[in-house]
Amino acid sequence: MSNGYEEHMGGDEGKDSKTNLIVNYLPQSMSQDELRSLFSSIGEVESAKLIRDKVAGHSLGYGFVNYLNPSDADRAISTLNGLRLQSKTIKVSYARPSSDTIKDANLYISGLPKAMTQKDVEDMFSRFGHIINSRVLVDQATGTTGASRGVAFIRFDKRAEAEEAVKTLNGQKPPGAAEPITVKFAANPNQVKNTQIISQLYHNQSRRFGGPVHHQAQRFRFSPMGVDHMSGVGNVNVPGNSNSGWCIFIYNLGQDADESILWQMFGPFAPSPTSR
DNA sequence: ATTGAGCGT
Repeated sequence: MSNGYEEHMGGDEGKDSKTNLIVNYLPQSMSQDELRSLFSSIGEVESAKLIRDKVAGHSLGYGFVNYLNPSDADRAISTLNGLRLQSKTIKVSYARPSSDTIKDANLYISGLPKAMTQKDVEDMFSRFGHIINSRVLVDQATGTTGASRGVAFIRFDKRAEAEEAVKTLNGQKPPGAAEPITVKFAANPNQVKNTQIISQLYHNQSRRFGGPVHHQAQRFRFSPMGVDHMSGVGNVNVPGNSNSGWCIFIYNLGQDADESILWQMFGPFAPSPTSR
């Protein structure tokens, strides 16, 4: 019944808005204890939380750190933001109160003229709201000098801002451009990976059976035959399952992880193909 | 053409 909008915090609701931080772009290997330890070097930490995949348990590369003292939070931003850790550069900023209105505000833009710079793209989108960050993908990792791939990401402050940008700019041609651009909400990394897994399996099945495979049949036929072809993708550790060294999931994102599993397989107990 | 997994039981 609760919709998350009810106020129940009394008079000082913004209290941890000055102590609570969000830390992005953490190295994959960093644990919650290491996160706490790093930020404890600044001051006393009230809580530290590493966000993990709900099913597989691996780090999602970001977390929250709440200090006792607002001045420590401030110093953590000035001293730890931009810190390089194992080829990553972490970002430290104030967290906002969790709210649906700030989620899913990340856009994927394709078909951009190659001449458009990051600033050009931001200038095109900034009228819809506050841009948190943006990135134009380049061909090689030649830094900002590489040729644009005509693909960019823009994260807005609020989802409603991103929605307006999609409605207004999707299918439109930038000034002087020959082709229209595509503006849509970005897929999260799991969806991207699942798409790759599924198309890989589909490819394998198609080759094996000599033609396109119906989705139902494809799902049915996955199992052990495809494992060797998937071995590079999986190797997910499942907490609580001591028997299997590995596990492969295919699941949809953006919803409850428990309800969105399309298919899963545990190594030693992979089901046999039903017939035979 | 989906990034450096950006809002948490």
